[in-house]
Amino acid sequence: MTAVRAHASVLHLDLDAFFAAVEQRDKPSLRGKPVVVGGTGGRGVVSTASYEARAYGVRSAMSTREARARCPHAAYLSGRFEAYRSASAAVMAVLRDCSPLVEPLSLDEAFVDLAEAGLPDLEVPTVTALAEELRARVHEVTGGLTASVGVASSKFLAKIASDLRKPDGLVVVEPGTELALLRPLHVSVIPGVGPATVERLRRAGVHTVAELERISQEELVRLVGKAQGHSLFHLARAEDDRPVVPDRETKSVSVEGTYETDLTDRQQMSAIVTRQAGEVARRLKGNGLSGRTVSIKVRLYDFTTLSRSSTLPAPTDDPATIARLARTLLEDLDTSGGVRLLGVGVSGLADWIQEDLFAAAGDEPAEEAAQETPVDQRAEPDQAGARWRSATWAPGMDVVHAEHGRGWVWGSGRGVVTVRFETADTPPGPVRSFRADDPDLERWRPPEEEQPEAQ
DNA sequence: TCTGGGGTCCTAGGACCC
DNA sequence: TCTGGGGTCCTAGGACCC
Repeated sequence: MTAVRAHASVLHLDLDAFFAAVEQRDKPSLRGKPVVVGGTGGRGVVSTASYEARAYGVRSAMSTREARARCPHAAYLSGRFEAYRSASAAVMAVLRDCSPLVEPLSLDEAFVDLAEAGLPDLEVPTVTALAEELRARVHEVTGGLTASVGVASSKFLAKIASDLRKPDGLVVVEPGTELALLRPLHVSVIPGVGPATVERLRRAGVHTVAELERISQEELVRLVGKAQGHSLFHLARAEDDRPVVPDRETKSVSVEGTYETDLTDRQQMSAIVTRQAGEVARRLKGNGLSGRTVSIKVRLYDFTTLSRSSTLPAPTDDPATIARLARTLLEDLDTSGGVRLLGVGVSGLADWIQEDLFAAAGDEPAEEAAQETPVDQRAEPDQAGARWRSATWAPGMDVVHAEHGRGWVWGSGRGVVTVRFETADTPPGPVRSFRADDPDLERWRPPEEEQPEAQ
């Protein structure tokens, strides 16, 4: 389970000071000068500092305030993500040209499985030549960006190797030399070992990987927990057989914002959360996703961070549904004292809703689905989301407009929209289905005016 | 005016079911 | 009357990554 490949066939590529480098590429006057990309406001932090700025002690995640104190003459830029995305796409294309197994970790980092690259062999000279060629091609297609690359027999070692000769460097770890490379290094080089873990290990007298290797698995689990304990036990021995996985699925979509001054106005908070919910919904739809769990995040004036979530019976990508639930969750929190950050997210993502809907989108789509598996979800009156949970749901159905008049209107998410009017004390009205782009959908109204008032 | 934004993964407790 | 497990789902919080 923890075997290591016999060859150095995992490549990790990391673009150097990526955001800052793109800025220097596009604006020649910035070349050779300190450049800091990140939040430029009073509560901003540094995202990327160019190597010229790093010489002044500016680092990622440092507050921009502190960066300005250390390097007042740097150029402070808020970032142009379209340019970064485009440069990143060009780099990933180069990597995919080399091997079908490319796993991007972020805009500026990826693993490549060289075992699928069609090389004549995987000996060190061969993979070294390929790595140099990749670095040259990245430089070419990005108009001059440099990348640092590590090649080794596992993801773990490849990632560590790419860090060893930054910037613009290449390290190929000869199979069999992994432990010799690893043992003298500080435990903080291990991905997943952050400040909290470093401190726990330090108290146990562990600073280097060599010292980590002397701790028993039971002791490690006691120190840092089950999952991380087992992981560290193996990584300290350079044991890592994790595969390179392309196309990892998105698990959540969220939007958050930190405000220059703390928010105290509940109505303003409500408006912000509503806007954020709309943005989350837009991005869900844009990616063909929907999710069941809506979460909010609230960071108070003193930096304590609260989260609340609520899970719907069926996935949604509807802005009104997400917004209403988010506002309900917010209502239950004490925000007196001020709020510095608000956020909205959706998780429990389901791409299967598409197939379900289209499978059910034949002749009598949602009606059939509703009859098959009606679920009466009567929630406690004060429970988050109770207002639209307290009606009849069928899996795969979504709210398109809720609380229209005295009842509810139901609809399905992607491609086909199903609408029906019902109230707590009347039977459901007729079900009608529209294609999402059908203009008749917008014109559809609940038949409440035509119906006699039912009791 | 210390401390961004977008994510992933893990833990722990309670509800609920068998 | 007291005493059981395990598995899954949900929620809240925290560590970590780039």
